[in-house]
Amino acid sequence: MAYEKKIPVDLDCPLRLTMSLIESKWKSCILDELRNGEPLRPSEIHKRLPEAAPRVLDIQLREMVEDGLVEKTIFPELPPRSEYRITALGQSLLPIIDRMLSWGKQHMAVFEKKYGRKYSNPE
Amino acid sequence: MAYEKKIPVDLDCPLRLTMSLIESKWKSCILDELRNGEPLRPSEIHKRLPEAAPRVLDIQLREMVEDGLVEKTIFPELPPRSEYRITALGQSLLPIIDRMLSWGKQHMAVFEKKYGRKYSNPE
DNA sequence: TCATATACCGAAATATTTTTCCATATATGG
DNA sequence: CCATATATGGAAAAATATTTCGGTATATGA
Repeated sequence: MAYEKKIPVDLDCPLRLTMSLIESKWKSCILDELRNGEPLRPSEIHKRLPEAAPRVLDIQLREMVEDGLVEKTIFPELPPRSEYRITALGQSLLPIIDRMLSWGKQHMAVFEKKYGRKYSNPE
Repeated sequence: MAYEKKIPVDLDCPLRLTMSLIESKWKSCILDELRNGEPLRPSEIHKRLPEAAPRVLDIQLREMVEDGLVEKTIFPELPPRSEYRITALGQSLLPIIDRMLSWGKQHMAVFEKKYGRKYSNPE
């Protein structure tokens, strides 16, 4: 996030502005999960990103709502229900996400060789 | 960086792999400064990114060398001299940087209105 | 009755990143 | 002789981010 910090983000630097919106641990992944426009419940997002602690998703989703990347609908039901849906602003970031995704796929092998596999296929 | 941490980066997620290489505070800016292929001395990089503490540039440049995004030449002179130059791998990230740059320019006004100017043109 | 699922949030513990300060060695210019 | 510039890095402080744990409230189904 770009504010309420002791050391504020330099909003005049376009690069750092953009980075500040997506650099937190799971924000880019969340955008990717919401990419098709279908709204998802928090529990569903957690299912799709099982390594993310639910508390972090909660925090990062709230920040993304504040930044206008995602919008939230709360249904006044019990047990509680809510949904997050990507906004037009959020979608405008998808080309960036796409390029990062394809760069990552293309170069993954090199970095796995370099630094070792971390999670999947432990043998 | 993607290693030597208690909580390792998931190198199997292409998005998080790519992010891990550029998400530190000044890495994307450094790549942008080195984009044209001309080597720069650390002191020159610091002149172009005056808000970055030299110590951070030092650390982040070392990590970028480790990741193969940048290469370093040390000249055995006194006073010491060294140069950093972007590699082909580093250049392959420039399309991502470019998109972040243009996204940032395009949307800057909204975020300045939203969160207030932070550094330049204080009035 | 009891475990489960639901969304969310406070609080504290950890982990990570960035900042600040100091130190190295030596050439140059005042 | 002394300040300055140079590249780098140790160490500690400060800032920020993430993780973990527990608690709210209520419906559902075993």
